[in-house]
Amino acid sequence: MKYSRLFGRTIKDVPSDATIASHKFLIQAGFIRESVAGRYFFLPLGQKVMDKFVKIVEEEMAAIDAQKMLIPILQPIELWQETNRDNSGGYELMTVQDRRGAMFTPGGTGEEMFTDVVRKFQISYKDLPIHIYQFGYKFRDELRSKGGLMRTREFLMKDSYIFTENNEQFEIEYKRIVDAYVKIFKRVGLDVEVVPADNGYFGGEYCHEFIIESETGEGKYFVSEDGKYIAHEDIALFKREDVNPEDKVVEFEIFEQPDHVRTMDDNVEFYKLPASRFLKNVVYKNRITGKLIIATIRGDLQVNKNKLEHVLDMVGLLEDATDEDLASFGSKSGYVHSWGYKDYDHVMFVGDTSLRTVKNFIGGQKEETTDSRNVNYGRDFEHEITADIALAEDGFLSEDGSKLIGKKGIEVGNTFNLGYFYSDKMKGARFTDNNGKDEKYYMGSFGIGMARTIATAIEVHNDENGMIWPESIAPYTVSLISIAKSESDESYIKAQELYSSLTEKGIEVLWDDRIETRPGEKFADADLIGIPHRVIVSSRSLENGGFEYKKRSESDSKVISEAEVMELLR
RNA sequence: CGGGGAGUAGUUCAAUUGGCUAGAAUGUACGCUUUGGGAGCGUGAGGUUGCAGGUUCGAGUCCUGUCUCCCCGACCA
Repeated sequence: MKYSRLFGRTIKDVPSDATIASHKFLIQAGFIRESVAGRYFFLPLGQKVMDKFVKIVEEEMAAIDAQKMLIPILQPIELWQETNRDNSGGYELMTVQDRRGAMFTPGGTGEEMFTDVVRKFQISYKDLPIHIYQFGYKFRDELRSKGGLMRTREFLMKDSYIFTENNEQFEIEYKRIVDAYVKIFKRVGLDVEVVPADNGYFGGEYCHEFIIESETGEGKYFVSEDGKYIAHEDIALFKREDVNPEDKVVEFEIFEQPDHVRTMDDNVEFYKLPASRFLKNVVYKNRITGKLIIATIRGDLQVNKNKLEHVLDMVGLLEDATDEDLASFGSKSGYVHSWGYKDYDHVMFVGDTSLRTVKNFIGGQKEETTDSRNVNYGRDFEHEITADIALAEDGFLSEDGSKLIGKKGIEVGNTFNLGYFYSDKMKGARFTDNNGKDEKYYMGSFGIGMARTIATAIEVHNDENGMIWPESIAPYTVSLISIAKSESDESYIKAQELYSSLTEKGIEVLWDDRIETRPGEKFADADLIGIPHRVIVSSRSLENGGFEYKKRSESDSKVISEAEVMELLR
């Protein structure tokens, strides 16, 4: 490709809202351009990268016997009603209606569609496992897109679905796919961590997120110091140690408390005791049923809403309670009790297991000027549900006692063990087993965010001058720069010859053939675009015996012959 | 959806208490000069100041409404 003919040039000024490296450089170098918020054009250079990444994914998918296909973009809403996902927390689901009144969703994900296509066939156990996938545009009605390609409202995803006989067969397939994913990311220069995570409204048994550690990441996860435990923040387990095992359990009492003691900080300050000695209540509301949930937890811990939702089987349904909600059972912010409210059917309690680690809590029944102390869980109050509903934090201990280290990362892919979630709900999602009986599929779904992965590769591989593409997904292999005054200059002709012979060999070259552009600008552009190999042809290089060669990632250059160039890039 | 900020040339930004023909840089077109790290000079094109009302002799500037975008949070394969 001659740079002079390329659509999508580099620009000097980049929109000031581009804060992260990948966003800034991809725009500046002419790989992408924003259409409206969260929707991007892929320009020719960006598309080249995408094409190469797609090819890598295809290769690795083929290697594990996955078959590529394509589903319609608009999915009938009836399918989503079948699995009850049309309103189960699928906040980002968009809908469109055609002239006949039929409702569709531009697919945010494809479980229903893929299950639907499979049930259109007579499937025998001999046909299993089935692994089918697509590269499909995903539409998510994100309230807020951000970070360039990191979080967009529509994006290309590789999504896979497997249909297996049973859990045993599933596990074998699952492992093959996890291994393939690790390989895929490795091939684009990314070391991925496979992190157990929350399966949200996808349902099913367990899932993993594929995370690249990065400061720009949105996802938080924990790794134990001994390296034996790793988990996403949403589900991370930790050890709750006894806070005051030496203390004697004493009698419950209600006592006067100055009314300036309101918050947890006030408590710590006033009583000169650690936050862990106090009771904390956090109130949530089920946004469908209106049920209010009071989560009771040790004062030093935070409630993990994801865990709570799973405990209550209200995935995606909880939101913060409002002042009106608190008033509905005669309470107010800062004065929610840890027990009682028996007259209110719409109120329920859930306790964290940490409640058992403290003797003689303070709190739990705060009125304007009184509170209670020496409160003991199990003696003075006890909830119907006691479960792990707490958020892990940096420095907490894993269950086997190793310190947890919090890390930030970018989620580039995920794998879900869906179990029978979809085959239970979708009528006819059955195969015939070896006894001739109908059986449900044991399913899984697997995704890779294509554009996000590309952006992540840049987050990991860049310097102050621009991007540094891994060779596997670089838009071109070689950046050829000719420094010439006219097309009849020797340097221009030599560049032309080299361009032809490299191209003939199938090596992709981006030749900066511009005559009127000064060398400095060409170098700056080449750095920005980040093609891994650079060859310069100029009168100076020719005097020195050939072509000046340099890697994008290195600062030293050397002059080599055409034969050596061909050898290096072969 | 809550809090904050911003909409002026392709882009980045100016425009004083409401006051002259809305400016500059950069980019772009043309000409000259120049050719190893975003050079220099000159000439030109490029604007319904997001949109709709209102106040005023006069509105980019003040008021009302509305739309869009950005940041923080909430939400979130």
